[in-house]
Amino acid sequence: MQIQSIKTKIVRTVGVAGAGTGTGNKRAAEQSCLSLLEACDALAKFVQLQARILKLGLQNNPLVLTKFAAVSSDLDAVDYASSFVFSSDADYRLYDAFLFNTVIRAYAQTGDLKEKALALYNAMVGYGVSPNKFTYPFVLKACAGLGRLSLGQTVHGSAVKFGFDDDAHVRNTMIHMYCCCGGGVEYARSLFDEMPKRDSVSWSAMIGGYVRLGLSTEAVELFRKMQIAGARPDEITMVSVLSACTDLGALELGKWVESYIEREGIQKNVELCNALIDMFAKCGDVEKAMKLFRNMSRKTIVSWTSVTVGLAMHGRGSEAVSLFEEMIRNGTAPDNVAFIGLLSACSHSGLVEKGKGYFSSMTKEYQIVPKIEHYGCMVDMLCRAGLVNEAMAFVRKMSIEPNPVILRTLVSACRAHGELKLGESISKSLISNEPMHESNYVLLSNIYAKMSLWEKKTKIRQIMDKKGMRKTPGSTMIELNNEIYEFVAGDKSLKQYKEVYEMVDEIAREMKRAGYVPSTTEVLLDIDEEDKEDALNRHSEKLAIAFALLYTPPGTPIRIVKNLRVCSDCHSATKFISRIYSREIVVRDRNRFHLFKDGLCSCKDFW
DNA sequence: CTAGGGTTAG
Repeated sequence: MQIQSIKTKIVRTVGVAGAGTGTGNKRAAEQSCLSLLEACDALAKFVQLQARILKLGLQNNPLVLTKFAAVSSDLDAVDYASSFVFSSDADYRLYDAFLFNTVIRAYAQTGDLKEKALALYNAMVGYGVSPNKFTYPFVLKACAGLGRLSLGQTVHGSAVKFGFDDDAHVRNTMIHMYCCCGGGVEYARSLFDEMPKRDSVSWSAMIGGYVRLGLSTEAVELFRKMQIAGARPDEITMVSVLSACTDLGALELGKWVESYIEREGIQKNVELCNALIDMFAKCGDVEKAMKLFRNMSRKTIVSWTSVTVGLAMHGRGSEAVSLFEEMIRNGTAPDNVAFIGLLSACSHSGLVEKGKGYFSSMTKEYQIVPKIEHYGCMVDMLCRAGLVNEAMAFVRKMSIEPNPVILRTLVSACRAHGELKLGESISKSLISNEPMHESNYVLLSNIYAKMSLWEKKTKIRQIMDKKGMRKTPGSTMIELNNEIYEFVAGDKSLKQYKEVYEMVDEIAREMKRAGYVPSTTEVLLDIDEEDKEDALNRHSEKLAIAFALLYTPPGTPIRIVKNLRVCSDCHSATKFISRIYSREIVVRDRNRFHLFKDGLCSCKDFW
C-alpha cells in the first residue's frame, strides 16, 4: 500500500542519485539524496542510506546531514549525523544553527540522551556557530531535564547576548528550566513577573513548576492570579492545577476545578481525565474516580493504573486486583508501573499469596525486570503480614542491593514483631550510611523504647540535636467554606483556638467515658514517643477533628489530610469519635486512606 | 526546526 509506493519512490530516487555521482554532478547528487531522505521518513530504515551518503561523498554536506537527522525519530540517524559533526575532518564552517538544532532537538526529546544535546550545544558554541531562537528552547529543555542550573544560566546569558531572551518560547522555557533546577524557582518567578505579556504556556510553566516542587499552595494561588489576570488556562494548565489539588488532598477545591473545566469548555483529553481520576481517588472519592474512569472513551495504561492505585489506597485490594485483570482482558499489557500499583494493592490488603503469584508472573510472563520498587512492595507485603524472617530471606535473595527504604521497612517490622536485635543492627548501619536522614534515628529510638533502653534512646535524641536535625512536625489539613486550614500539634495560631482546645478536652472526656484508653506505648514509623507523651491530645489530627465538629453541621462527613502516617493513638481515638459523634471521618494518611464509621476503620487496623 | 502536562514501593 502506502509503504510500497514509498519504496518505489525510493528506488526511483536512488537511481537518480546514482546517476548524479556517475556524471560527477554533486549538486544533482545532493538533491537526489535529499528527496531520498524525504521518502525515507515513513520507513525509518537508514542503513542503506548511510552507505549511499558515504558513497556519494555527502557525509559532510550540512543539508544532507540535517535532513538525515530530521526525518526520523530513529536515533541511529541522529547519532550518525552528530558523528560527522564531531569527526576530526569535520568542516564546521559548513554547519549552521539549523543542523545543530535538528540534532539537539532529537537528543533533548529522549529520556537519557540529554547530555548529548548539551554536548552538541557546547560544540556549536565552540565552532562559533551562533544559536538562533529555536536553539534555546531545545537546550534549556535539556538543562531542565538534567537539573543543570549553571549551564542553564550560561545559556540564558547567551540568549540575552543574541537578543532572544524576549522571545515568548525562549522565555517560557527559561521559566521551566529555572523551576526544574534546584534553587531556581524564585528566579523563575521573577522572570515570570517581569514578562510584559504572559500566555497560557507561561502560566502553566510556572504553576507546573510549583507543583513539581511540592509548592501546591503557591500553585493554587498563582492559578487564582491567572484568573484575575484574565488569562485563559488550557487543558495543560488544568492538569497542573489538579495535581496541586491532589497533593493537598483538597477535594472541595478539586471539585470546583472540575466544574470550572466544564464551565469553561476546556477540552477533556485523556491526560486531563487521568488527572481528574487521580485527584478524586487521592482526595478520597474513589467512587467518583471509578465513574469517570468508566465513562472514558479512550483509556491509557495511566488511566488503569491511576484507578488501581486509588483503590489500593482505600484498602480495596481485591477490587484493584479485579481491575488489573480486566485491564489485561481488555488487551492492555501491564507495564512496570501497573505492577507497582497492583503489588502495593496486595500489600495493603494482606493478599500475600496473590502478590507472590503476580510478582512471579510479572517476571516470567511479562518479562518485566523487577525494579527496586517492586521488591519494596514485596518486602512491605511480607512485613505487614508479620513474616519478618521471610522478608529478610527475600531481601538476601534480591538481585539488587536493598535501598534505605526497604531497610527501613524491615526495621519497623523488626520492632513490631520483636526482632529487636536485628532491627537495632540494621538501623545502625542505616544511620552510618545516611547520617542526616531523620527517620533512621526515629526508628532506632523507637526500638530502644521497645527494649526499655531509655538512656540509649535519650542519647539518640541528643545526637539529633547536635546535628541540628528536627523531626518533620505533624500537620493536618482541613477544608471549610473554601478555606484551607492547617493544624500543627499544639497550634494556637487559629483565631478560634480557645474553642478548639475546649472541644478537644470535651472529646477526651467523652471518649474516656466510652472506654478509650490513651496509648502512649505504641509508636508508629516517624513519630517520636516523647511528643506523644507531651501532647497526645494536642496532635494536629485531634485539633482538626475538634475544629470540624465545632464548625460543620452535625452528621456531615469530616475529611482531613495528614502529612505523616496516622499514629495509633489517633487511630483508636478517631474510631471512638466517629461513634460518639455519629460522623464519618475520612483521613488521608501519608500513604493511604482510613474511613472511620461507627467506631470502626476501613483499614481494619491493618496499615 | 521552538515552550508548559498524566500513573510509581515506605
